Amino acid sequence: MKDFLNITKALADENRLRMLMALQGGEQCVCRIAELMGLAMSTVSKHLSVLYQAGLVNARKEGRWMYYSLPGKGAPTAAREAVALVRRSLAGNDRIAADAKRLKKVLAMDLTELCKRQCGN
Amino acid sequence: MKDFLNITKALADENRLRMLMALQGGEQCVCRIAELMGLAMSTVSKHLSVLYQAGLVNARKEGRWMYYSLPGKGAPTAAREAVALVRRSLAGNDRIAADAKRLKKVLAMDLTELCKRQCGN
DNA sequence: TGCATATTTCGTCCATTGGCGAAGTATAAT
DNA sequence: ATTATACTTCGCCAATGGACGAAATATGCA
Repeated sequence: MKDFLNITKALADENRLRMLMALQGGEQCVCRIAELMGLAMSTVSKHLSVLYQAGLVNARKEGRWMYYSLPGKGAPTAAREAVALVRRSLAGNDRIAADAKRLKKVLAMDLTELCKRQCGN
Repeated sequence: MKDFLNITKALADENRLRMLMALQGGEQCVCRIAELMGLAMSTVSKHLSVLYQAGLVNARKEGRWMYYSLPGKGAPTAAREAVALVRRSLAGNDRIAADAKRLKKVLAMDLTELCKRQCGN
C-alpha cells in the first residue's frame, strides 16, 4: 500500500508528470530539466527525488552530473505499469508536445554554459 | 493533462484508495463507507466527490441514499485503466483484505440503524 | 405541511507540499 | 590545494489538502 501510494503521490503533480514525459527523450541531467521547466534547480532536484523514491525514474551519476531516466525492464511491475499509464494518458497532450519541442532546443544548448546560467541564478 | 492530473490526485490518498477497493464489493452508500472507514460522513462524502470528479466512480441517487460504484464499460479509458491499475497494485494488500472482511460485517448491519448512528455522531 | 434523515456544503484547524534561495556536498579542473 | 560547478539539503513562506462539526439541501414519511 505504502509503495503504491508513493507512486500515486509522485504522479499527483503536473511538473513531475511533465518531467516523466520529458524523460521519454532519453536520460537527462538536472540542469537541462530545470531549463526545460523554468524551475529552480533545487525544486527540480526535489521533484526528481520524489520520482526516484517512488521507483519511477532511475538515477545515474557521471562525474558532476546526475542523469535521470525512465525505469528499465528490471524495475518493479507497479512502477513500470504506472509510467506506461502516464505515457498512454498524456501521449497527445499539447503541453507535453510543446515540452518535447522545447527539449530539442535545450538539448542543442551547450551543457556547461546552460548549467553555469542555472547555478548563477 | 488536467483530466489525468485529476485522476492521479484522486488516487494520491490512502483513504480514497481504500474506498475504491471497497467498491469492488459492489455499490455502496455513504453511510456504509463511513462506517467501514471510521471517518466522518462529511469526510467520506468529500472523498467520494473527488473520486467522482475524476471519473473514478459512478454515482446513483435512490431516494435519500447515494450509491457509489466503480465505473462501467461506458467510462472513459483513462479512468478505467487507472482503476484497473489500482486493483492490480493493491490486490494482495493486507489492509485492503481487512477492509473487505470488515465490509461484510458492515453489510450485515441494518442500514437505517447504521445511518442513524452516523448522523447522530 | 411538517418532521426525520441521508448527503452535501461550509468554515475552521492543522499537516503536508511546492516553490525559492542559501548553505552544504561531491567531483573535476587548474 | 584551491577553485569552479553540478547537485542536494535546509529553512522559510504561501498554497493546498484532509479532518471534523455545524449548517444547508434534498427526499421520504406521517
